[in-house]
Amino acid sequence: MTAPVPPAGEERRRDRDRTRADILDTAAAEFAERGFDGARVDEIAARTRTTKRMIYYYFGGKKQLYMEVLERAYARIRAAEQTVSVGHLDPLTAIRRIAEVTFDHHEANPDFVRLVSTENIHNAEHVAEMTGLVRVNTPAILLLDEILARGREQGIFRDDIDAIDVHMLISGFCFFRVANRHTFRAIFGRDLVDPARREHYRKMLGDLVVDHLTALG
Amino acid sequence: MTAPVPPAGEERRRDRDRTRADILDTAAAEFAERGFDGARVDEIAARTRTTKRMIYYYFGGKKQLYMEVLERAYARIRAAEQTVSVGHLDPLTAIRRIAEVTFDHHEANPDFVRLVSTENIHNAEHVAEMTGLVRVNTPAILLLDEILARGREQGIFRDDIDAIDVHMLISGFCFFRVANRHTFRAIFGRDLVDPARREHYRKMLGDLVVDHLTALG
DNA sequence: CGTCCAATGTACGAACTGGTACGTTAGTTA
DNA sequence: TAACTAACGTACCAGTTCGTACATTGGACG
Repeated sequence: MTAPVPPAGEERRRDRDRTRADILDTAAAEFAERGFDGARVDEIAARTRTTKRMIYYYFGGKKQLYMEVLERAYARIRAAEQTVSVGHLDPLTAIRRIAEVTFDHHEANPDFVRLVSTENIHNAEHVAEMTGLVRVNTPAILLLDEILARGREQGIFRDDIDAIDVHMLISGFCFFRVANRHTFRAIFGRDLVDPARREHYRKMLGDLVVDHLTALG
Repeated sequence: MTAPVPPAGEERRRDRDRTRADILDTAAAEFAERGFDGARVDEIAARTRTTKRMIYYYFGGKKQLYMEVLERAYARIRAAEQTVSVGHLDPLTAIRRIAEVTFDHHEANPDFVRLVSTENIHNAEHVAEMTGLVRVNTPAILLLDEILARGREQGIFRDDIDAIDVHMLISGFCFFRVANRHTFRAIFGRDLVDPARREHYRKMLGDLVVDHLTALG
């Protein structure tokens, strides 16, 4: 009746949750590193504490494993966003804050960016099946929408740009900087993710959004 | 001595250039569609007028074929940019024009965008080997640099943003809109490439760049 | 302390995939 | 027209890769 009590400090030899999490973590790294087609099930298994058999036992196959990895990655990024409260801030500061949070999250989670890139190469066919993602992502849009409405009421924001457009603008900037840093560096000789330039781009994004929203439509 | 004269209207049965071009075109589509690891040499060959043997005869292997495809894709996009002359335009109009050209090219060449996404998943390891790309791409930066300099002389442009930053901003917007349209649509229900919204985003990009450059640094 | 099942490990196979060995032909040139 | 070479086609191979059949074991529970 009582839950099996694993000795503190030691790990249970057979632990469903632990094995699943181990596989998911490893698979996330492998899929992010090599994309869906480049990733190897055997390689994921080898990097794991367990064996390939367990991948099929718990997830069913490569595709399902990939989908769970992707779903978890989205859930995490949106959960991080949820922790920010900007309701008490004035619209300008609030928008800036949201831009900064998005900026920081992309920088801190390049694997997420790579997974999304991979998913787009596959025309988002897996994301399309994940109905829950829409619900998980709408809060971000609703929040932006509320801030934009307040700004427009105060007469400081233009009205020909909606919340989804602002989200696209912010995400696009952050995403490109991380996703395309390799080709950009190879071609233009500039590392967009160089820590020395981090503040410059963080400020640039905030300015960009504010300058545009407050300009005359 | 004279060049072999193919009968007008008919094609030579054996034609080095034609076969190479056929393979390159087909491979570009396949690599763009499925990425490097997802693309299949057999599939490329099957879509071609010729056979797999010719791929190895002319290109040596899958990787070299991919590199030639990528190099040609870059060469084409930059060549298109070269045709635009903005030297006679005032800085504001010139910047807008460049943004529009970039916007149009990304929209017209989604395969290029997909190839670059794929290349970034591979950490630009192939692009890094293609030394010629730097030379091909620098004119775009030089042009921007000249426009920015004129704008600053006239006192209408801020001076804390350089040509590479502006290029990143413009490319990022255009690239994200095309590259991430699938996940974006699945999650936010908006097709960023919907023709009905084309003018909106084209104008938004121009405004964005101008608003930011002309704002007080 | 015996039973039973979730959890795990080993070994293997069928299909795929990049690449090649070998033979053939079109077209040029002496 | 005979020889020669670039261009091409067929058949095949060796290594890889996803997935599974089968055997085993830890531990919960009566």
